[in-house]
Formats: sequence, structure tokens, C-alpha cells
Amino acid sequence: MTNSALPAIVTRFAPSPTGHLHIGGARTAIFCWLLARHHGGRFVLRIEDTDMERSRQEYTDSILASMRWLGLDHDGDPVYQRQRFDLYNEAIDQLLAGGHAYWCRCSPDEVETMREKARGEGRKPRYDGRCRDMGLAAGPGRVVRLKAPLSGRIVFEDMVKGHIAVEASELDDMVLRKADGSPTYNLAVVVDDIAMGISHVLRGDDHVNNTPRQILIYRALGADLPLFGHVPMILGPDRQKLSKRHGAKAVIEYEKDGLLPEALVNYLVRLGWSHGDQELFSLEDLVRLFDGKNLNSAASAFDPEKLMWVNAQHLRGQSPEALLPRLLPFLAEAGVPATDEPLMARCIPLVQPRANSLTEMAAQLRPLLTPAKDLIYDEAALARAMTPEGREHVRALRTTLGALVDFDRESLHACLHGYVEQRALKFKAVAPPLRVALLGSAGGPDLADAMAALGKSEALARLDKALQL
RNA sequence: GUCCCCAUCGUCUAGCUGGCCCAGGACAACGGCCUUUCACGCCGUCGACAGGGGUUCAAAUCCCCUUGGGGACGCCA
Repeated sequence: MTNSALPAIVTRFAPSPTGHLHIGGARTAIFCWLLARHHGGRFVLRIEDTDMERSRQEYTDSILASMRWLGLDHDGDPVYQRQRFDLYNEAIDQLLAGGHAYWCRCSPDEVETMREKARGEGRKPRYDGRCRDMGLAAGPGRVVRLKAPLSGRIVFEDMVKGHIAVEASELDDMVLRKADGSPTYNLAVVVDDIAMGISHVLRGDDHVNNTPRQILIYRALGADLPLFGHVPMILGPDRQKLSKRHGAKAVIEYEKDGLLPEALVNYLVRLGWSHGDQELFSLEDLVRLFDGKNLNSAASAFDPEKLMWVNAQHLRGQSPEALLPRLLPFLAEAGVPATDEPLMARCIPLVQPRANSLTEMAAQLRPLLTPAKDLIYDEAALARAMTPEGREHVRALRTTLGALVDFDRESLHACLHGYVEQRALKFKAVAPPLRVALLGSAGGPDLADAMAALGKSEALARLDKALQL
């Protein structure tokens, strides 16, 4: 069997289930997914759950759910490292047999002492390799270390950062197998990336230092290297490491906040990647355009305001029909009646230009979708607009509008302005009381639009109710 | 401390095979227009090549140094 049957491009996303998917991880996943989809390759998922204490099934579920929400479908079943210890042990045995690794009996305390000493002397803290040539056998409390080269340099071409070189003397003999028999991160990653046929390893910047170490393992195992690419980190608006207080939340929270997944993807991709001056991209655009080039090598700061703007743009680009089902959960959450679909379809376009999220949209839909009998009036707005004079306008308008045959926006518009002109009034004298009577508060959509959307009987019912207050 | 990486408006960025750039777009800010409110939209203003040396006829673009920032130095991943 040859490799020719396999797709040339295989990328992977390898989260460890110790928390929800956050935006940094999401962006890495998006890049990997896009690269694979752009080239018609495979995108696979690997759950790095070797840390028995911190890994939790609920986080795996949460990460999987967030990826589904973002639209990042993966090929094949997710691979769980916890189930592949045999594979890692085989690799370790191979390394031992080939003389590329050795047993070490140094205790964690001893190693820590060496590090302290090195640090004290202004050198990089590292293990000194004292067990390297002792020919030790396996035993309790012992670990397996890689016999790293003592000289030379490790060089690789990074997809985003270009040429990177490290002196071999900077690297010490890293642990491959822990005393409890489990593999270390670097060993497991390399063994899996080889076994899974990964061609492109795209990951966060924080892994650049691991790469030379991993290259050493590839070599010792006699395997070909994949292409590596390290995308810069996402910083907070203050250019510090991203944290909760920056408004950078887990993906799942953005879902709850009423963001559109395609908008989050759009924003995240633009953080570190560009296509000329283009700001707005559909998922299809991205798949077509993203080829792994034009990736920025500098870290970028997360800007919640621009995220919101991108979201608003995507929101406005949606048809009311497409938006309706996506809005339902938010309407339910806000306790806004959502049974009259034709009414909703008519009202959505009115709030579309003034909402930045599905949550805001649901809130703005409340005065439109709530029937007259349940409508709540804003006391302050009511007091301000419903002066004796204002009340008279509403009363007169109630009669005029009641006589109107065609209750569409043009007719309503003409009717309203006709009323104002006949009496030589200013629209500003009439609009506020009418608005409050109709919608319960001072803001909102155009009055003719609102009445047309509500329909004649509902609009008149509202005016009647307001007149009785 | 040591090593690696990075450096264009407040932020995201275009530009980086040197001349088309006294640096373009977007978010934010500010001003205006539109207007029945709130928005949308439109128009405009403010605003950057971190500093210093080179190389060159010519540098945001190439090289070096300084400064600043980030990351890594685990039997965590």
C-alpha cells in the first residue's frame, strides 16, 4: 500500500479537554479547517486527554459542540490519546532499542536542583544528562529520556514565521515516558501526527519552542517531517495575554450572546490573516481564499467592538426568513411571544438595521410582537409625550387611521403627513405621542413601517389602549 | 536569567521580489448630512512606518544595533 491514495493535505486540531473552547483555540481550529477544506484535504480531531486529572468529558463535549456550532466539521471520529498508550509505548520501545533513548533514574527533586544551579549560573535550566550513558534498565520511578544530539542546530521553515533555527545545545534530554508509564506531550504528539498522516501542523505560537524538540523525535523515529506553522497569539486590547476581563469569552458564551457563528469565524480569521482590504467574508469566501499564505507573524489584539460590527454586518446580510428560526431561541429566552410567523417576518426587517446581535434583535422585537393587551409602556416616555395636546393628536389620528382602507407603508406615510400638513403642524409635534402610544417607548422603527407591520387592527388596538391610560 | 519569535494609525490590517506610499482600507473617536425617535447609510476630520546606524540614485520595504512586546524554559498540554 502506498501513500498515493491519501489526500496530500491533512490538518488536525488537537485540544486538551481542560476547559471550554476559547477564541484562541477556535481561531487555530478555523485556520486548520480552512487549510484542509481549501485544498480538498482532510481535517481531523485529536483529543489530548493524557492528563488524567485535568481532562474532563464535559469539556470534550463542549469543545465538540462549539466546533459544530462554528461549522467546523471534521473527518472521521475524534482520536483520543488516552486510548492509544500501546502506540506510544511501541514508539518508546523502538527508540530504546535503537539507542535513541535511555532510562533515567533521577528524581524530580534532583532534576530541579540541576535546573536551579543552571539558572543561577545564567544558563538555560536543563537536565544535565547524567544517566545518558549508564545503560540503566527499566525500574520503578524511572523515566525514559531522548538521547538528544549534543551539537549542531535544528532548523525548519515555518509556514508563517519563516526560517527558525535553534542550537542543539539549547535542548536537553527530554522525558518521553513518565515514571507512571504515561507518555509525555511531545512524544504523544509526534507519534500521533505520524500515525495520523498529518501533513501540516498549524498551531499556536506558544508551541514554537516545542517544535525543535519534536523534530528530534521525528528524526529518532525515522519519520518525515510535516510542515509546521505557528500562528501568533491573540492578545487582549491592552496587549496583555488574553483573559476573561478583556471580554474574550469561550465560544459557547458568544453563542449565548447572540452572535452568528459565521461572524465570529469572519472576525477571528481576520485576526492574523488578510485578503487585501476585504473585511467581510462568508464561509464560502474563506474556503476559496484561505491558502495558508498571508498569515501575519505578529500577535494581534482582540477587539470586542469590531467583533460586534462584523456581527452586525452579517446580521444585516441575512434574509428575514433565514433569521427567523435563528431568532426563536432568543425570543423564547427573553419571553417574547413568537407564534405569529408572518408578523415576525414583517417585523424583522425593521429591527435588522438597529441590532448588533440576535439578543438585541429579540429585545427590540418585544414591543412589536407583544399584543396590545400585554404591551408595557415606559412611564417616563409616556409622561413626556402624552401631554393634553399629544393625546389629542393620538385621538384624532385614531379616527383618521381607522378610516384608512389600504394599511400599507405608503398609504400610512401619506396619511400621517397629510394630517400634519392639514393642520400646519410639525411632524415632531405628532410623532412622539404616536410613537409611545404605538410602541410603548421613545425609540424604534419608522412609524409607518411599524404600523404596516403590525396590521390595522393591532395598530388601532394599541392606540385605543394608550388613550385609556 | 537563557533561548525563540515579533515590531505600519488607539485596534485589525494593505504594502514588504525597494521607486506607483509626504503610506491605503476597516473598527473606534470626532464633525456633518439624512431624519418623526433610535439606529442604518452617506460625506469628512484626527491618526502610524518604535529609535539609531548602514546598503542604494532611491527604504515602510534589505542588513546591523538599541528599545519595546510576546512566548518558552515541567515526569502540564
